[in-house]
Amino acid sequence: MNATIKDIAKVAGVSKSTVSRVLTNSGRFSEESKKKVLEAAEKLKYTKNALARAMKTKETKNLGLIVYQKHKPILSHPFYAPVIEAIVENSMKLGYSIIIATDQDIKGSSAELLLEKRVDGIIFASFIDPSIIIKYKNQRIPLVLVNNSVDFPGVSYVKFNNFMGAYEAVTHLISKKHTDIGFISGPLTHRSYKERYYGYLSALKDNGIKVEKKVRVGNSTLSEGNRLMTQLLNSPQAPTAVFASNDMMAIGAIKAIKSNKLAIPEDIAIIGFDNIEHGKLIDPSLSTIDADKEEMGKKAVELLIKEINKDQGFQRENILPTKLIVRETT
Amino acid sequence: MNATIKDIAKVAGVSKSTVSRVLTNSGRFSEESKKKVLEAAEKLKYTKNALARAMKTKETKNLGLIVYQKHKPILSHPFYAPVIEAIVENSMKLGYSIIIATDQDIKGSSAELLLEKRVDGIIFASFIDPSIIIKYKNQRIPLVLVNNSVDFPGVSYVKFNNFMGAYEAVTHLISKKHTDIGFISGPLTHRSYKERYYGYLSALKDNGIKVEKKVRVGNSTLSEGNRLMTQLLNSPQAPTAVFASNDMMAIGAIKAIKSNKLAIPEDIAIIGFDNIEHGKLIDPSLSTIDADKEEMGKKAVELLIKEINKDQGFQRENILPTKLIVRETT
DNA sequence: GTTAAGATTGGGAACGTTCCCTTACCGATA
DNA sequence: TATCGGTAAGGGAACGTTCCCAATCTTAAC
Repeated sequence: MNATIKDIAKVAGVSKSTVSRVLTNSGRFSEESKKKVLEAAEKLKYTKNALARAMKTKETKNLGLIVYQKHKPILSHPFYAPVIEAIVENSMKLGYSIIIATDQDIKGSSAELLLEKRVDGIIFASFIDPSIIIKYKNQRIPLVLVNNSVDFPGVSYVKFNNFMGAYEAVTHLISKKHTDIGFISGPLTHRSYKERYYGYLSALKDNGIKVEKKVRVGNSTLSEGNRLMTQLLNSPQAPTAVFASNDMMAIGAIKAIKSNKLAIPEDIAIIGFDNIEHGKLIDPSLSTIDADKEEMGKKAVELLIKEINKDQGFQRENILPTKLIVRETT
Repeated sequence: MNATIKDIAKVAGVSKSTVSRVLTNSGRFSEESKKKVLEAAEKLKYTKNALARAMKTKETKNLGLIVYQKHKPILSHPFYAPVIEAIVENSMKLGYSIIIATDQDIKGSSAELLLEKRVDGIIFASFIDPSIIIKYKNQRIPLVLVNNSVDFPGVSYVKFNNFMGAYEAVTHLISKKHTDIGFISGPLTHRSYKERYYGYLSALKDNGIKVEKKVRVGNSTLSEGNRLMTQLLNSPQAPTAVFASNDMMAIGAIKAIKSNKLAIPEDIAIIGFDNIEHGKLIDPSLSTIDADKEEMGKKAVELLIKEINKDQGFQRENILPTKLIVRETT
């Protein structure tokens, strides 16, 4: 069906070794052989067989990308989507393709599937149980964590400086004369949120503000942000400002504030985290902490490929800086 | 390094044929052999080699997904992201993995790359030149178009009923007593937009409304929507209602209307198309035509797999219905 | 004219499977 | 006891490459 190197050899009147050399541009061969081989390849509409090549060389030039959270893919998640896009784009630029895996495959885990497909490395862009990491680290497959980290030596990751970002967000609120600041967050079992919580706490403490029970935790969705904000508004003393641990929750919170007929930022100021696209669109536009999602994706790919190439002495732990974005909600 | 079927054979004391039979659960083998093989596999931490298998069976169980527009990936595009998510999810459910390709790879086209990787089929989720389609159709690789179509026999596709959706949107505007209706659109070279344009025209005509020059065409971005709407507002007689050929442009248009201090929908009503997530978030929330993106992704995968399996007599052309969603902008 | 170095080429094993074909085995029937 | 049918298991080629090693051919130096 598909022409092979052997067919080319026959047409060009050389050996398949020579064809291979020409096609991979390795070893030595004469200009004449090159010409004959290239012509024959053209004539036969030859398409390289990456499978056969991978079989011999033991590298597929494919990278696995695991993206799901609670058995739901997060490809269209406003925070993850740009990260994933950057991962795909930068992989291709560096000569690797991405095989996406959620945990929806018929049998077994997605990581197992990727291992069978012999990917050269795996990027985990989902909340993941440390025990799984250790399992795959033992498989000696290069892997990198995105927007997450784990205390296990030799596991590369790239995440944001959640602590400092949160600290800066809350400090910004304080600079706007707020002293009564609430916190709405996704699950503190996720490291990012916990770090943001600590940043919130520290900023209050460093500014001599007593920490009160104005913290509400739930899952990290918009509707949950709405629900938690409503709770806060209905509590004895509602805060005058709120830091939400991500933009989706902040937007939910804004909805809650609006439906309570309170003015933003006059009655209640609000700031989020992540700087997702939606924040610019809504009215009032959302102040937030920018996290460079493209950079995160790019860095993740670079890290993984260094790992694959067994580069020495690169930085395994990558913590990207954040930036305060002031818009209309503060 | 990795254990092979041969290693298992040695440990289990059977031939590699028997191991293969047990592992693929094909042919006949005794319970005893099965037990020995499974135990050996467990002991050696055997992981199947999908490459070797694909090499023999000539199917990789991988599907290619091409997603870009004007050399930019569109993974995080608010319309395409949910489609892609559905594609990935449904592929995995049916036992296929997705290899994503943008045109960012170092050399050659993304489709060429996928062909080298021997994917079992390709999904094109981008605007694509018909000549390319024909080229790949000649390669006899199964392919399906998403949100697009081409007049070439045997090319499967799934798209929305753009004409009827647009017709319904404009009819809705007319039912709100509008007779002066503008149209803001992405490039009419893209089939979807052209069909939406025809739907707009037909609705006007069928309601006896004279078609005036209130059509503005540009690229399909938010900022372009803003720009085109501003143009329309500054023209001699601004329309009292606008149909935007996609939600992003509609949102841009809303920004323009707001910054001109006009009220929505009192001064100007607006309706979009696609029903992307953002439309619910903005204020006022956007009336639109719902297009079921999950269904589109699901259908695309089903179509492709039917094609791969050489199923007979399935519907190659799939046109999904749309639904009017009335929110605050109309 | 012989020799040797260096460039070019070819042969063939190997990568890890699948699957066709044969052989071995076992109990039953004639 | 010889033959048969049927099940179970093994041997080996093939999939399309890469790459080591050996063979051949040039060319130039002596």
